[in-house]
Amino acid sequence: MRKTKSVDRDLSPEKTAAILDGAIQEFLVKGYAATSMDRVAAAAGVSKATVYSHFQDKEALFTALIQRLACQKELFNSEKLQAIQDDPALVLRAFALEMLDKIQADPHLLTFVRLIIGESSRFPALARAFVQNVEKPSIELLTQYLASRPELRLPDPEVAARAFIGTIVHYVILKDLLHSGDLVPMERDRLLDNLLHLIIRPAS
Amino acid sequence: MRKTKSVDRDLSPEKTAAILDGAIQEFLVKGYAATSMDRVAAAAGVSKATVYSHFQDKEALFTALIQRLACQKELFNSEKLQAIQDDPALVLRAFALEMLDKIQADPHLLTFVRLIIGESSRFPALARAFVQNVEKPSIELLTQYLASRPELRLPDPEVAARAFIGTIVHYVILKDLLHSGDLVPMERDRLLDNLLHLIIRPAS
DNA sequence: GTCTATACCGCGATAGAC
DNA sequence: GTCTATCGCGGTATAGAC
Repeated sequence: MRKTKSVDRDLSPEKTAAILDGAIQEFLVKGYAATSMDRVAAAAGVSKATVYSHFQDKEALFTALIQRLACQKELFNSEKLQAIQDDPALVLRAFALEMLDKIQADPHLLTFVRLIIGESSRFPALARAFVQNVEKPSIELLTQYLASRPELRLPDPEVAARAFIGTIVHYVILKDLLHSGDLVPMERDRLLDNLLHLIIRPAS
Repeated sequence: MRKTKSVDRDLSPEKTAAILDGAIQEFLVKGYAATSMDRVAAAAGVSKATVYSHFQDKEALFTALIQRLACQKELFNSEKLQAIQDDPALVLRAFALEMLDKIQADPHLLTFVRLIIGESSRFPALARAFVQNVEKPSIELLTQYLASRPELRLPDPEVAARAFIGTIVHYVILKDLLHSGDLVPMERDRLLDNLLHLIIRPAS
């Protein structure tokens, strides 16, 4: 009776990890509907029956996988913001560059976002987990920083934070997610420089 | 020899329209992989063989459908911006409200964007068509307007336009697309008011 | 606990009647 | 030009050996 309702108890944890690792590849590349449990099993190096002994069905496997990824993907570590507290321009630039670099460095990240958005109708709980673990901390972190700098004279730090993040996210969506950077060209540094000028304005 | 390579010539155009209409429902709701040609045929009220006589295969039907939708969905008509040229604050607010209203009014629009993003890996050409027909005109229209108002003293009108649009798009993505408005709450009017203050700043 | 083998269904695409 | 009927394949999920 010590068992929880989780299916994973009393099953080899290494197989569970192998299945999840295999499932990452398949689901991220193919999407939910186009991913077959046969290919997941093959990618994990186990039989299909083993997959079904660790996870109730395809939907449960997908949900467990996305929940795990949503917890792993954190766009920002608050340490960097604490490090250079002096110049807001440097902090904001570092904030944006870290975001852009994380996307460049982790090729899974874009695919993950694509999957979250694409399946957000059929799996709204996963979309919410993504916002809770990735978007919300980013917004709150930047909001708190901006609010801690009264010399910026921002009437609403949270709106400023959303504008800053929203601008960069929209830029990434057009350029990388939708593969259309050439259709609406914009240099990264030009965007960052002038975006900073919108937030950090000269004292009036 | 007057035939083009298009499959549609010499086939009843009304059936073609019926098939496309049926396909809209199925593809938008289920996504590409989970949509079956049987259901498309049923929704269109024709047989599956008829579908295949009008479109080469599933991929061709999907591509034709998305291309058509991408041309229909225009977020903005430039007339409204011309109408109230006086006060930039009114123009920008009208711009944002029209965008938000269009999303509220057309329930297909969000689903369409979800599909475009979700399939942007497997159908990059469709993602590019979406940017070309929907995003690009919006950015260019707002950029031109902002550039035509030198009294705003914007160092880079295009970056300002992207910040404005990006902020709103990001807001809609969190609230409506990802169903997470309650996780990161923000009143619409509060966002708009303070976003305007970032663009239209008091003369320094 | 993990495997092989299989049941059962629905998929995309086509052949042939009319 | 559109239909009905069907083919062949690959899907999810499970039963039973070990």
